[in-house]
Amino acid sequence: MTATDLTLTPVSTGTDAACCSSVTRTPLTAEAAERLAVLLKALAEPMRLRLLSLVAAHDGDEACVCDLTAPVGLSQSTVSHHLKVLVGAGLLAREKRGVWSYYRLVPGVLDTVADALSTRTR
Amino acid sequence: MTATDLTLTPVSTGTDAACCSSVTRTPLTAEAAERLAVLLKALAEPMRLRLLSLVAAHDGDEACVCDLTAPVGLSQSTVSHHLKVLVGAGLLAREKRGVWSYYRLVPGVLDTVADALSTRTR
DNA sequence: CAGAGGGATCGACGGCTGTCGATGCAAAGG
DNA sequence: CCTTTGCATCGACAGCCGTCGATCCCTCTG
Repeated sequence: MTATDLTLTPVSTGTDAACCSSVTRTPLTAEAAERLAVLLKALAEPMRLRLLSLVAAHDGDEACVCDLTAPVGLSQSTVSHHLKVLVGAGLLAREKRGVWSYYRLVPGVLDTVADALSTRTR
Repeated sequence: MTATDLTLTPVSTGTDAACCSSVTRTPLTAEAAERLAVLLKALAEPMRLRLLSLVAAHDGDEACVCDLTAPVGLSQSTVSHHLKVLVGAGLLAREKRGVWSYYRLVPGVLDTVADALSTRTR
């Protein structure tokens, strides 16, 4: 465990809509702010946004590390690290098949974050 | 200018919906990812989320620093710093009236971020 | 079984950032 | 004009984080 790891507090149930209350509806509690910030911290990194985007847009809605290294121009270890952060936040899911690790979006989590930020009533 | 400042690249037109393209629709360009990450970095901090939330929920939709210090339990200088980051990102607007600085949400920016993250078609 | 290849982990390093107390500054008020 | 008061800024410091090369692990293949 090196110093480069984020606090890997996995969002227990990725699709749990109760995870993040609305920012603008009512003042956030310290705990609610902490939970939402865990997700936002994972997202607040250009390379991680691009990786997330690449995974979402890839054929079959999944991608392995070897698909992602070249497009973002980072070393394999750095890509692996970013993916670990995204998995730890509950945004991506990893499935190992043979030698390859396939990553895919966890359904609903991005929308949960979007709903927490939106000022519109859904 | 100390090292504690984020890159204060103000989002030129706060309500410009063209600022942030969808993360999941198509692979983000490096530039688009950078722009969105500026906003997300400003948001990805529990105390800043709470400050944003307090401002949004305050009477008259605006608040001064003195209204915010006690609720979050931070020093005045730290609150001032966080507000500066939020203003720099284009999420809050500052208006000085007399001795007080009043902060309010910039309309539309949070929704722009929400739309960029959402996987739903609006 | 030995080798190859994909990927996770490690250790290191430089830069960033959240926090504070102290200080500066400008607008009211006596 | 001096004091108070609300805020911004400064300087410092500790902890966090993105990046890399090197290494290790595991799975498939010959």
